[in-house]
Amino acid sequence: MALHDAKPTVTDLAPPDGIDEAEANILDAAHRVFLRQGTDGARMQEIADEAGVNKSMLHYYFRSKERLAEAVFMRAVGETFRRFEPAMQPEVPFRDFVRDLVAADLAMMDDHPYLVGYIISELHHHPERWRQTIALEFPDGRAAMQAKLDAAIAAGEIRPITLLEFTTFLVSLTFFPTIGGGLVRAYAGADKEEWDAFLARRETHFVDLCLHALRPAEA
Amino acid sequence: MALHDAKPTVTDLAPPDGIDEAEANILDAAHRVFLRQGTDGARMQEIADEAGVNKSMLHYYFRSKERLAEAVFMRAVGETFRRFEPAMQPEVPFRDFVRDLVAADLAMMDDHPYLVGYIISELHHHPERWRQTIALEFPDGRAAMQAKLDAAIAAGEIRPITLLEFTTFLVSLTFFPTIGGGLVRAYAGADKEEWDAFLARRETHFVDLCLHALRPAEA
DNA sequence: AGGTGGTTTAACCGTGTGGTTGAAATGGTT
DNA sequence: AACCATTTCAACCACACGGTTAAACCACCT
Repeated sequence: MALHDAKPTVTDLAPPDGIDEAEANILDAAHRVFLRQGTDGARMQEIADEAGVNKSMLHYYFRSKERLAEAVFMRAVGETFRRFEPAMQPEVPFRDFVRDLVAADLAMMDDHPYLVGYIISELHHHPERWRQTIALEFPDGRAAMQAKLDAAIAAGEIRPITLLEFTTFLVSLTFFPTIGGGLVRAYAGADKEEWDAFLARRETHFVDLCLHALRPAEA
Repeated sequence: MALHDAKPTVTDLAPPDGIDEAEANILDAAHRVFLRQGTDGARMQEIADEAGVNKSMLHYYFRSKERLAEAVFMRAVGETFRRFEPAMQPEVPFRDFVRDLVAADLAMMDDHPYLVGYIISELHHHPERWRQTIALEFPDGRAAMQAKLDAAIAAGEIRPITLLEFTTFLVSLTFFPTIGGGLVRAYAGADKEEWDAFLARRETHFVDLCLHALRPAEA
């Protein structure tokens, strides 16, 4: 098994044995190189080297650079979104929901600092991919998110806010500092010490800012 | 005049007459292509076509693709930062300061939707460029920003916050929705109508969120 | 007119690129 | 062993890429 088609999801759910470890190995290598160099900057030879195989293997398993790039993109998105699922459970209180969401984001960015930048950059050049991928990997995200929001608003925990506004707010505060951190850092002229202090505090700080911004007017 | 060196700032301040309009023309074309395709994705031939000149002209004026890319980057950063200056004037009250900053950001992104994405992407691969450029184009940004912040805190308008935290907060909320807007939009499953409404409201909404998040505890 | 120097061009070059090919291994099945 | 599909690989290809070159163009000056 393993000719360029079918393949239900990106990360094949537990292939029989060690089978297709070659394909997974290539995908891993491609993932690293594409994220590091960007899709255009990446070279097939470099991916092959990183995977420790002949360049022909890449074409054997993925047919073309474009398809390989697509596979990597889907996997990256999947990896990203899977981190949010736990926080989405209905029984989690809103405060914790926010805290978990932020924590998940920040943890992911510590693990894979290039991921979001890569996704956004890809998004820029292949807008159609995103809709497909998100529909496939995260079909009921909107409903879960909306439910949590409605509950919190009804309980008076936060003031009314659109799902779009809320999502944008949260995602901006957590995603941006990682991809644009260097930008802000230089802009504010922060030295290493100041920056490290900021990084260390950012989780509690973000949650605090978020809850402050959302708290009902009467408080 | 016009051999590959000197050239005090990026956008030469009013060259004598129509002189060096060729260089400016090339830079314009390069700007468009680089922002559209990304530095790696851009082709020298395409830039030449867009500028309506022979490919050799690019090398004649800018020597290499790398130098051309550098020139475009500096110009893009300069263009970005020049928008913030008016809001920085000391006499502007804090509320208006925030409003103006947000408004400037959003206006710029309407004019040049790819700009920030491009800058961040470049930043990713050439971290050193940014420090240089910012020191050159925006040397006293930190001081001005800090002064405004200190004044607002002293006046009790906002609760204490680090310059780094404040900058990150503001920049995240304004920059991110443009570069990651498509991401959030699909994530929240917003249709065109919902999205347009969000875009229309975002300026007042951002300012509101920002001031809410920063307002002193006693309120 | 003829020279001068900045500017513009077509033709060319070496190299690196994504992609192909055909054959050699590999391993399971009979 | 013989057979067959799958996997691996070295060698190769066409071409697009960034960059170079040498000649032509064109004001402008004397």
